Amino acid sequence: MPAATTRHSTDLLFKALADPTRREILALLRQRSRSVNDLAANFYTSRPAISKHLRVLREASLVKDVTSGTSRLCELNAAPLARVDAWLRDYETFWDRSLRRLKAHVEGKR
Amino acid sequence: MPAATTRHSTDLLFKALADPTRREILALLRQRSRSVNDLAANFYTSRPAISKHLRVLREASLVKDVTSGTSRLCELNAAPLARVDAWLRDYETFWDRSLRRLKAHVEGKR
DNA sequence: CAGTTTAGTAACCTTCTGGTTACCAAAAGA
DNA sequence: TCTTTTGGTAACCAGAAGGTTACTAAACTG
Repeated sequence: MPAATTRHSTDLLFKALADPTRREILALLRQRSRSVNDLAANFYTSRPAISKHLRVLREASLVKDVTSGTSRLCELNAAPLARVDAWLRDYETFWDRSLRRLKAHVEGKR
Repeated sequence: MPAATTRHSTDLLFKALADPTRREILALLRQRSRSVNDLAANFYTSRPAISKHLRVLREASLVKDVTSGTSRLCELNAAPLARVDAWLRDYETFWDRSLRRLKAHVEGKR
């Protein structure tokens, strides 16, 4: 897998997560797979707008469509989030350090 | 801390992370604190563009300015990333499951 | 085989984003 | 104090993003 591809898909991933509506869609799909109408019913925006959000999420491979027997459903695919987790790991020591410093500050200790 | 505020700052956070240039800035600041010119020298874009990115990062509290003795420097503040980590935790079980399924698939086991 | 439901797409509009150049303010140094 | 360095902001522009309505294509259902 070339670096450029990885870079690109990482961009798609972070872009997809940038919108609150899309994060909300993911949260809804965490509970259970849902039809597009089902998803749209949870928002004030129109169904085509949700369709567009779903396209972005599919491009980031965060959502996939499954034809479960009779109806087509949107299903959460959380696997790409492991890449966000990996990205975060490079910063973990820093925020740990920050928190420790904050804790020390709050407790009035040096 | 009201939920609305949290929601808002989470939006700022994910928005800030959505741009690859900004993520690159964070990576540079992980090595050491840097002046704005120092940061800008690492990109093909102009310094004002970097200034704008820095504003977004400051609004998300990911970067803070410190006047270290003689010069002002941009410093990484990774603490907000803990919120991304917390957000991810709600999905962890899902991608673990996905990976386990993928692993099983690759190994050709049921 | 109609008719209804479901969902994607086209066309369009407005706002946001990221970039530029030009300008300005403040701090550092001579 | 004058000059240079540093970096923020204003004004502007092109393209992307997110929303809408209208249309279209499948696929169930009666």
